[in-house]
Amino acid sequence: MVMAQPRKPRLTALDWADAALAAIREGGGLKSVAIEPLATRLGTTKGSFYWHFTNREALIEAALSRWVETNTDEIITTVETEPTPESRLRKLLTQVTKPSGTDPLELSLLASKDHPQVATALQQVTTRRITYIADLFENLGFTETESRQRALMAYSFYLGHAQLTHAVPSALPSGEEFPGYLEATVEALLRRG
Amino acid sequence: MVMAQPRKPRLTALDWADAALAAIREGGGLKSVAIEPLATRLGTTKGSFYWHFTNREALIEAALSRWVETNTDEIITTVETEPTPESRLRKLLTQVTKPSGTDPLELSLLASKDHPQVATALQQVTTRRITYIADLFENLGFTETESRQRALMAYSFYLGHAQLTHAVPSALPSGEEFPGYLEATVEALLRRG
DNA sequence: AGTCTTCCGTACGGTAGCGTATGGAGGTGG
DNA sequence: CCACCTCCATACGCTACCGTACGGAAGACT
Repeated sequence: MVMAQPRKPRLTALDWADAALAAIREGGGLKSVAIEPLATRLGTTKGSFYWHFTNREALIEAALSRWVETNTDEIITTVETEPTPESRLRKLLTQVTKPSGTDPLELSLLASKDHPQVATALQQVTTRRITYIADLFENLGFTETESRQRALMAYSFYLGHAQLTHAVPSALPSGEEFPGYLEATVEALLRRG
Repeated sequence: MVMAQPRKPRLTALDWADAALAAIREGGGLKSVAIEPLATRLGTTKGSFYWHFTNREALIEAALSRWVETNTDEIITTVETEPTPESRLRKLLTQVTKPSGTDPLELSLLASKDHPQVATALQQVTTRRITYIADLFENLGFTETESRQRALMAYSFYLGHAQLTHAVPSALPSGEEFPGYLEATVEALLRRG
C-alpha cells in the first residue's frame, strides 16, 4: 500500500520570493535572506535556488518588487470605501496604528535601508503614501503646502509609532486609553490655525 | 637614527567599546560589531580583545551601557538653558529634526531592536525622553493625560522624521521650506482643543 | 637584574553561508 | 520507447567570523 506521499512540489521563483519576504519579516532584516536556510525551510536545496535565480541579489530584487506592488494598494482600497476625506484619514490612521496594523516586514525593511535595492523600494512606497495622504488633506480644503506638511507630520508620526509599537510597546497608551490618544492625534492633524 | 614610532598604544576596554559604537553607527547595525575587523581598525589583533572581554556579547553590553549614559544628557542640558517651557520644546524639536541632528547610531540601534540588550537600552532611553517631554507639556499647563499624549505624538514624530531623514530625505521639505514645516508641527503640538 | 603581571600576536579549529560543478530523476514530445 | 529538457540533490571550494591556546614582549615591583 502506498502512503499519500507529501508529493514533492516543484518550486517556482515566486515561491522563493515569498519565502524571502517571510524571512525578512520574521528575521527582522535583509540579513535573514540566506539561501541555505531558506532551502531547508522550503524542503529543498540550493540546487533549486540556483536554478531559478542567478544569485542572492536577484532573489532580493524579486522579493522587493513583489512587496512594492502588493503592499500599499490593499490599504488604500479599503480606505477608499469611506465616504468623506476626513473619515478616510481617520480610518487610515486607525488601521495603521493598531498594534497588529503594522506589518513587521515594513520595519524590517526600514532596518535594512542601507541596502541600495531596499532604498529604492522604500523611496517608491514612501512617496506614494505621502502623496496619497496629502491628497486627503487637499480634499479637506487645506492649501497644497499645508497639505504636504500635514501629510508629512502624519506619516512621520505613523513611522515613529510603528517603531515604538515593536520596540518599546510599554511606552504607548494601552487598551482603553488608546482611542483617546488616537483621537487627540487626529485632531491635532486636522485642527486649523 | 630612530624614527618617531607610532607608539603602539595599549588599549583599554573603553577603547573597544567606543570602537564598537562607531562600528554600529557606520555599519548601520549590531551586525557590524565584529571583533576581527574592529581589531584591524584599532591596529591590533583579537588577542587584545579577548584579554579585555570574554566574548562579543560582553563588548556589546559595554558599548550599550556607554550609549545609555552619555546620549540623552547632553541634549537635555543644552535645552535646559532655554527660559520658558515653550522655548525649550521648540529648541528641542529644532535640534533633533535638523538633518545633522539625528545620530545615525540611534537609527542603527532601532534597526537592531531584536537584540535583547539593545531592547533594554532602547527601553530606558525612550521612557526617559518621553517623560522629559511630557514634563515640558505639563509645565505648559496641559493635564497629565494630555501631556503624555502630546509627548508621545512629539516623540513618534521625531522617530519617524529621523527615519525619513536617513532613508528618504527627498520626501522632506528642503532648505527654506523646512522652518515653516517645523513651525507648523510645533503649532500642531501646542495648539489647544 | 630578576620575577611577575599585563597585554598582545599568532596559529588553530569550528560554523555559516555563497556560489559552482555535475549528475541524475522525472516529466514531455517525437 | 527514446531523446531531451526541466528541475533538483550532492559535493566541493571559498570567505568571514567566533572563540581557544599558548607564547612572548614590555612595563611594574622588589
